[in-house]
Amino acid sequence: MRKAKQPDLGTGNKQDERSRRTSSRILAEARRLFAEYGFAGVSAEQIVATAGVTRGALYHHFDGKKGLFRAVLNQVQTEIEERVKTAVDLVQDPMEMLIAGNNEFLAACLDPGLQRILLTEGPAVLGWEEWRAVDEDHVQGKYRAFLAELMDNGVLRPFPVDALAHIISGAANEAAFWAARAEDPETALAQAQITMAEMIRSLSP
Amino acid sequence: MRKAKQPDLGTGNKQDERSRRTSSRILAEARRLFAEYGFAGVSAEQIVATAGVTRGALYHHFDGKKGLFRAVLNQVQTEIEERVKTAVDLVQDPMEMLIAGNNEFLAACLDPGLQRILLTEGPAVLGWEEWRAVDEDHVQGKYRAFLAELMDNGVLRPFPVDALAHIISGAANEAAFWAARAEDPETALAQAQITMAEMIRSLSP
DNA sequence: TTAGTTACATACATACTGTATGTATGTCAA
DNA sequence: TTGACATACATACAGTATGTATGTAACTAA
Repeated sequence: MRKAKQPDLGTGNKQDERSRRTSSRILAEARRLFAEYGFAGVSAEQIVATAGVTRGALYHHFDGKKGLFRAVLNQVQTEIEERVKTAVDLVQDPMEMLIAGNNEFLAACLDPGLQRILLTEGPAVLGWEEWRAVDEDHVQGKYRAFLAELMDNGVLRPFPVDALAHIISGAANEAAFWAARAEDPETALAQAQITMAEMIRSLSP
Repeated sequence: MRKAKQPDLGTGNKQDERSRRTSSRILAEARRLFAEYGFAGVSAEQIVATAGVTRGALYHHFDGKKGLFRAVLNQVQTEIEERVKTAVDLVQDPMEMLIAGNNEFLAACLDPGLQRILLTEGPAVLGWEEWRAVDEDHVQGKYRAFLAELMDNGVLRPFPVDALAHIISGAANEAAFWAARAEDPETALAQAQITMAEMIRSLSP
């Protein structure tokens, strides 16, 4: 596994260039294959083969197959984090920010591959605790803080903030699963968004 | 795998007796070990060894390791179904039935082992679709029908019933995860129950 | 009593993971 | 510029897992 003393970024270094290309190609193929076949459904060999290298490269850059999955999950989470952040920043009203963020999350999770990596395989491969910890670093942490703020400001009635945060995010996760499998995902998505929005609004004082 | 023409139940038959004992011991050990280590964390060999047989018996009675997991999941689901049913039958008011069922489900899922099998491993091992199908047969199906009835009777405002069913059950699933890991699971459970109850009540017209 | 079935055990082929080791290439200081 | 060291992989190997094919003893039914 890579354990460089220097961050090895940005330098025109020839080895670093090669490193980044190789590891990002492995990461990209892993994401594709995990999304389609799941963690247990692809072998490390398949991943590196499509990336044009051998398993030696995988073990050099990542902490085994599981470490590779972790990296993929982090990439997915980062993308979602940015999408949600962008959507939230477009509105001003606090309650509407909550709803906009939720809507965007649901829309992002309509992609079955992303959904599988993030919601289905994630908890099983890493264990719920570690999965939640990753989520906490990306969206859940800020989300919880925002909920607390809204309660302080009287935008939401007082609730146990941890409980409420998990309840809402769990609702969104499952709604995303359902919508993605529905006959008409776009319509289902809209229904999920509207229903959740109404539920969230009904939490105001 | 067992494919008896006759249901092979109840008869004082000596072979059936042996069969049932063996398969139920395998099932019991599988449940214990899956609950503690997860599907990928135990080998079929470990399971049958603690059950005092060999893998031959497993493949005779179940459709491989995955089939064994399916059987375990069905057992767990059946137990939950009964618990929820019992709790719901204790109350009369429709809205309170909904809440009592939800409360009981949350309480049942406080057990980390049950939770792991049902909520973490289930979707990953069987895939979300098959997992949902199993759930549908046990609780989700009746739950959805009940929700629809409540809407017809004006106990709940009109919502897209599929969306709402998934939203609520997803919320409950994640709330159960959280409560089970909380410093004080009993307190967390109570908070989850109260919060969800308030959310559900706020869906009335 | 014997023919057939059931309930397993055993043996084997295959696949996957992780680790240890080899090697070519790149880097850097004297 | 050269030689020592580091990096980025590839290769080889050992251990473990799964599924399947086949063997066998016990049981059942005609």
